[in-house]
Amino acid sequence: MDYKSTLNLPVTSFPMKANLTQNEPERLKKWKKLDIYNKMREERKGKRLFHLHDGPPYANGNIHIGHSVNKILKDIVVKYFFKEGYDTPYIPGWDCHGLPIELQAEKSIGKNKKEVTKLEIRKFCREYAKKYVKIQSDEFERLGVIGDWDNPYITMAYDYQANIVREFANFVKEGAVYRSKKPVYWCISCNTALAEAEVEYDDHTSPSVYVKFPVKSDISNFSNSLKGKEVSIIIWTTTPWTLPANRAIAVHPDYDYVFIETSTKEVFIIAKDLLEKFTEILPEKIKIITETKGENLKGLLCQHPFEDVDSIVLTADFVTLDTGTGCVHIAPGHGQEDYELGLKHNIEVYAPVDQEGKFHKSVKYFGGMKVFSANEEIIKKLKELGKLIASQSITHSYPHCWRCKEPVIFRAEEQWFVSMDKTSLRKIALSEIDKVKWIPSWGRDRIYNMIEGRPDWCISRQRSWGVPIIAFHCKSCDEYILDTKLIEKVADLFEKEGADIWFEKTADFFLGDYKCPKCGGKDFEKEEDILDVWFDSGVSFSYLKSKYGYEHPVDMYLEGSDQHRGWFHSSLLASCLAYKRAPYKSVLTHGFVVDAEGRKMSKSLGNVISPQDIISKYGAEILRIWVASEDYREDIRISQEILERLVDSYRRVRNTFKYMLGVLADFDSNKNYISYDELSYLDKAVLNRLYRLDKKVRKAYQNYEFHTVFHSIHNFCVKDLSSIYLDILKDRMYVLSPDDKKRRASQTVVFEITKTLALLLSPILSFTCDEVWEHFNLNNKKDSILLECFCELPKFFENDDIEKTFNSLLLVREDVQKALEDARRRKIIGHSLDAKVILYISDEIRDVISQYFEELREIFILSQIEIKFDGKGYYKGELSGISIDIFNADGKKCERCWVFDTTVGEDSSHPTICKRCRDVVSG
RNA sequence: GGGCCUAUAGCUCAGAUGGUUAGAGCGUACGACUGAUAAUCGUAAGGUCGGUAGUUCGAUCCUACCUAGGCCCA
Repeated sequence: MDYKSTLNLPVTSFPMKANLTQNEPERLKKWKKLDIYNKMREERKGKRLFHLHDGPPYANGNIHIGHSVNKILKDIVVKYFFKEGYDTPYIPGWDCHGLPIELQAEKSIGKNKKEVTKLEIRKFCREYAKKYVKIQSDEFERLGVIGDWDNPYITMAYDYQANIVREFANFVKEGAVYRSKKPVYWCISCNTALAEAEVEYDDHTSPSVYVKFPVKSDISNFSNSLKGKEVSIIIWTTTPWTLPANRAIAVHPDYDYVFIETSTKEVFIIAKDLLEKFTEILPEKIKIITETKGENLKGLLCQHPFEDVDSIVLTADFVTLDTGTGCVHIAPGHGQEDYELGLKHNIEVYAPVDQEGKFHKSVKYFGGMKVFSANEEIIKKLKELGKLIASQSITHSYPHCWRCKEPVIFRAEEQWFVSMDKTSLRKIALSEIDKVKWIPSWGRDRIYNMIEGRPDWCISRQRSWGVPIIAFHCKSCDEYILDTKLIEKVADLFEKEGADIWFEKTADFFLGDYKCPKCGGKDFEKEEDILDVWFDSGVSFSYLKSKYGYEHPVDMYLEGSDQHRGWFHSSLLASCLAYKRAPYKSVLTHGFVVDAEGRKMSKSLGNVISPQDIISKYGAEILRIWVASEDYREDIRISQEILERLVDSYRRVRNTFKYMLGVLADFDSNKNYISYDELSYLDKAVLNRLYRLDKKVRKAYQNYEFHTVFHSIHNFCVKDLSSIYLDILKDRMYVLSPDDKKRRASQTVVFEITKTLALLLSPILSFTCDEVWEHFNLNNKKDSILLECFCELPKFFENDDIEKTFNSLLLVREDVQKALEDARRRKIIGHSLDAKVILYISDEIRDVISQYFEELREIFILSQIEIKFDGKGYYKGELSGISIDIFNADGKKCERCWVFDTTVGEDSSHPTICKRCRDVVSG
């Protein structure tokens, strides 16, 4: 007789092989057909809201691995909150304006930039951004991210542009916007401002000059021998043309500075550590008079070498000792550090250079000259005036324009700023920071320090692809008009026509018969600068509020840790300025993706791994597991090995599901569910474990510790299920008659486990859990697992006594397994069912064992077991009070259940099976 | 150079107000099974907890410095 056919072996159509790369697109189609996002919203209509505000990625290029981390984390958070019963709208967004796209436009249009109108560029940019919004949208959806992909927010949408302008009006209303000079990179041959990204470094030969700045202040207190002598601070520079704009000299407060006397009785002040180098260029012998710390030089006034102004000595930490004299020439109009130092000390930002690089007429000696050719003239003049110590030539790395390859200059231009302090913006922002929950908590310190130390926000850019700053310039009195009513009027226009209209029409179109409030003039020109793109995305909260009904503040922003300087920062400022509060209640940050060695990904290192490759090789599910298994708060590593390990983990989880679904093939929870009281100790022990797992996992989700979620569940699958419970269960599952209560009891437990695990994992393994759900026999099932809630397990599943005894029992089991392995080595047995075990135990373990006594043979997966309280076995367990003897099992092996039993052969009509099987088979 | 952060087995993660042999899973090796089978089970080997110095009776956990790396500035 074929006894195998009389067994209840697991049956399921759930395939072992996932075939993710092919099946994922099918499942995405299913979700799309279900209109899953809107279904989810309907499902939770009227429930508590959880607003995760998507930070807009830049609509340029395909998505990379960092995007995947970000969007998958958001998706997990959103799906988790949904599972906890929240209504979870998720509106994806894109950032569309800005330099990178504009540069693409210039590159593609190809013509000389001067011949292309702003409107042409803007048209190209719009098309370009639109194209990548679509591409990225598809790529994000492919990751299994559920959101309102049909209604995203796009910063170049007309109504979004209008929103930007309205928020700008709010800034103006608050009185925070002002105009001031600030140095920017400037190409004097292209006649344009350059962004940092447009500057490339290349070798350039510059003059290198040492210049005297005679000290005017009384410094006799440093040394008596200084009396009556001409004392000069010596500066070194490679840009003599910036000397007319010199307004200060910087020294390092902690460095030592020496006063040296030359043979001509002149005294020079320079940094002590650079003295040796300096004396090499001096022909004459020198002697040191005295020395002092830079700190003590602070405040000294010097005479400008040829202008009729003073130059004040300041201290600055950026002064170094690698070249020069340790005394740095400061021209706030022509250098970044110079500018910032000047701001701190209220020094004029003077940049007497026009757009073509010519000195203003007003500049003494050099008016009208081009700056680079003026270098030579300036050196000549210095020499003539006796202010030059030495002049050499130096080849160094210098910024060049990437378009025309000419050297660029740093030049102060009028810019628009948002003040950090005039309206207490800094103060409000800092106090709001402490009301926000920063995850991880150090995010608070990071952004706090940034806000605390940052200069005013420069919001203007001399560019085409963006939203214009709505201001007008009165030609007759040079006044700049910022009028909130006018700005709001323009916003209304933008809402209908888009911001292009600003560039299509002249000022009078917007102004009508507006008169300059200062001089009554009627001749205006439009401001041509556009807003910093951080302004665009920074005001997204207000757009989401008005268009999608988002709360303000929203529940969460979730981005990479670079956004403390970026979006978190600009959003905080925008919200605090206009609404006096932070735009978010919590901010979660993740780290950056790095390779196996912890190095960042870069083309030059050749260690880039793309999400597209992972998806086509393994499937998006593996990418999702990867995101969930790593601790994203730090750098997130990825490598081929990591991916392969994850594929292994995935298989294990999948197989566990497959097996459980197979076990449940003939289980109907309506008819066959066994009540808790009727379960065996083993069954209860596993439900207790399940309950604890559920609690732990839910807690981990709550703390956004997804790696704990995944690791815990994986561990549960491997240990509690595969190697313990499911292995033990085989005997009763296969052998007993289908309706045997003991069998149904265990199926009940497997049913609870399958349901719980599928739901718990579904925010992460959405594809696979949905597939499990389809194969799972449950009443009132929703169309997709994504529409379900977490299930609440009954409290009585948790049982501390059982937890304790079961843990002890497992320790005994380990000892038995070690003994069996020892017997296996000695060729006494192969399978554990070949064995009969005599277990010698002490009294302390007696109580533990007694609870499980009925099931002990099965729990240890043996044919026979005997417990003895006296004597000692051959094998000594690690647990104290345990020893074990292993023998060949008594009787013969039952052909049906494979357990050795003395009853095999008793019945001549079934001579090869045991009594237990005989009873089942003959009904 | 500054702000913030990280460094525990080949991989991913645990861990302890500082206190006896630092844990798990994966992977690896060896073995078992062939009724979870491109599966499953068992056993075992892997770590001077990045380095140095200090505080302490005692440090992987605290402090300082160093090294390597990440993000943001300069």
